[in-house]
Amino acid sequence: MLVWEREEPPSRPVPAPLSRERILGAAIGLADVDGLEAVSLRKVAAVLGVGPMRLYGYIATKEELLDLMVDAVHAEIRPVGDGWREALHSLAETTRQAAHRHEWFADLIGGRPRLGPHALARGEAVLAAMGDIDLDIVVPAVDAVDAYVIGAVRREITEWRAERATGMDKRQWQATFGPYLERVFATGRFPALESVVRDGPHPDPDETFRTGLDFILDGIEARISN
Amino acid sequence: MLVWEREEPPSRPVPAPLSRERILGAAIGLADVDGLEAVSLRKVAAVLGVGPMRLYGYIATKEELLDLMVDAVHAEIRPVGDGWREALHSLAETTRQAAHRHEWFADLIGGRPRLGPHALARGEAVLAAMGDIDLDIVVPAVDAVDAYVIGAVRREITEWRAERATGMDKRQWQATFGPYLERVFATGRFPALESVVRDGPHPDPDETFRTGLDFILDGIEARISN
DNA sequence: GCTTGCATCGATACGGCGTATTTGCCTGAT
DNA sequence: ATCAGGCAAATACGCCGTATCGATGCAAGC
Repeated sequence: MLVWEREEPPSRPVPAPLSRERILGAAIGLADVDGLEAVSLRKVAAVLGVGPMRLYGYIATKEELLDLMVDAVHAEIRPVGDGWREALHSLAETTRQAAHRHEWFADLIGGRPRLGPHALARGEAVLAAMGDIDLDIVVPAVDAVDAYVIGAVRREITEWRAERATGMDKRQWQATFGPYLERVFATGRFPALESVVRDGPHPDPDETFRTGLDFILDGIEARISN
Repeated sequence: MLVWEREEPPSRPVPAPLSRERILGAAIGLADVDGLEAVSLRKVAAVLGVGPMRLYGYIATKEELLDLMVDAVHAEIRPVGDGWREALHSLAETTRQAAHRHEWFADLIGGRPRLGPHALARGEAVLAAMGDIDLDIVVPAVDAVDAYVIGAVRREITEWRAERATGMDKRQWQATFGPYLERVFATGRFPALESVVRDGPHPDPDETFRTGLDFILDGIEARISN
C-alpha cells in the first residue's frame, strides 16, 4: 500500500503567489473603498495575508506603488471617435469618468512625473487620434486639455467630498454653509460674490465640466482653422 | 533706596507671543525651503521654540494649518488691468507666479475646499474685474480658467521637480531619460509619441502656459461676442 | 545521510508622525 | 498657608515607512 508523501493542506489552499499585480490590485481596492490615506504598506500587506516587508521584494518604495496605481488608471483612459475634436473631448470625458471610479486619482493626478507603460499608451492613442494636424498645434492642444482636466477633476472631487463630509445632499450643504456665507456677506466686503451666489447660475457638475472644455476646444478650433 | 522688584531676564528677551500668524509664518517658511513634507507640527513648533502641543491652542488640527497656508497664498493672487480678458489673464499669471514662489502650493491647490478670507477676497476681486458681463458667462469662464491654472501649474511644478531631482539642467535630464525613452521607442509601439519627441515642438514653460491660456480666453471671447 | 552554506521570509526595531493624556508648576483667591 | 484652577511641558499611544536581524528550510558537498 502506498503512502502519500506530500499531503496537501486542505483548509488553506495554496495562496496565489505574490506579485506586483496582486499588490497593485490590493492597493487600488483599498484606495477605492477607503481613500488614499487608507493605503499603507501595512494594510496592503494585511489584505494579501503577508507581512509588510514582503512587499519590498516587488516594489522598492511606497512612492513606486503610487506610481503604479496612477499608471493603472491611465489604462482606463482612451480617446474614442473620429476627428481631433472628438478625440480631445472623449479624452477629457474618459479621464473624468476614471476619476469618478477612483476618487483618489484626483489626489495624485498631475503630481507624479513618472511615465508608465499605460500612460505612454494613452499618450500614443491620443496623438494617433488627432490625425495629421500640425504638431505645433497638436502638442499645445493636448497639453491644454490635460491641464484643464486635471484642475477640473480635482476641483469637482474636492467639492464633492466637502458636500459629502457635511451632510449627504446639496440641500444639507446649503443649510450648513448658508449661515457662514450669510455672516460673511453681511460684512458687505464681497458684493460681487454675493450677487453671484444669489443671482448667478448654479450649473450641475456635468455642465460645468463640458462648458469649460468647450471653451478650450473652441479656442483650439479657431487656431486650427485660422 | 528702591529695589527693582522684577528683573528682566537679559539673555533671553521676552519671546514674541505665540499666535496663529506666527505659526502660519513658520509653516510657510518651512514649506518654502524644504517642501510640504517638511511641515510637521513638531518641526513648526521647534522653529518657534515651543513644544508641539502648544500649537493646539491656536489651530485645531494640521489640516487647518494647511488650509491657512493655502488661504495665505490667495492673498498674493489678484487680477490687474482693465477688461475681462486682462483680468482673467492676470489672474492666471499671478496664480502661476505665486506657485513659483511657493512650490508647495501646487501640491495643495484644487484639493482643499475651505474658503478662507483671502480666497474670498480673491474671488471678489476677480468678479469685480470682470465688468458687467452676463453672469451666465462670467461664472463658467472664471471656473474654466481656474481649472486650467490648477492643472497647468501642477504639471509644470511636477515636471520641474523631476528635472531637478535627476540632474540640474535640461541637458542632464535628457541624458538621464534619453536611454529609457530610446528603449521604449525601440519597441515600435509608440510611433506617434516618438515622432513628437523627435520632430515636435519643445516650447518653454512660459510659452506652454500662455498658449493654453489663450485657447481658453479665445473660446470665452467667442462665446461673449457670439 | 549528515552537515554546511545560503537564500528567503517573518519578526523586531527605529525614528518620525499627529494628537490624547497626564504631570507639574505658577498664580491668585480664600 | 492652603488650595484650586489654568496653562505649559512632558509623556504616551498608535500608526507610518523601512532597516536590520534572526530563524527556517532547502541545495550542494563530503
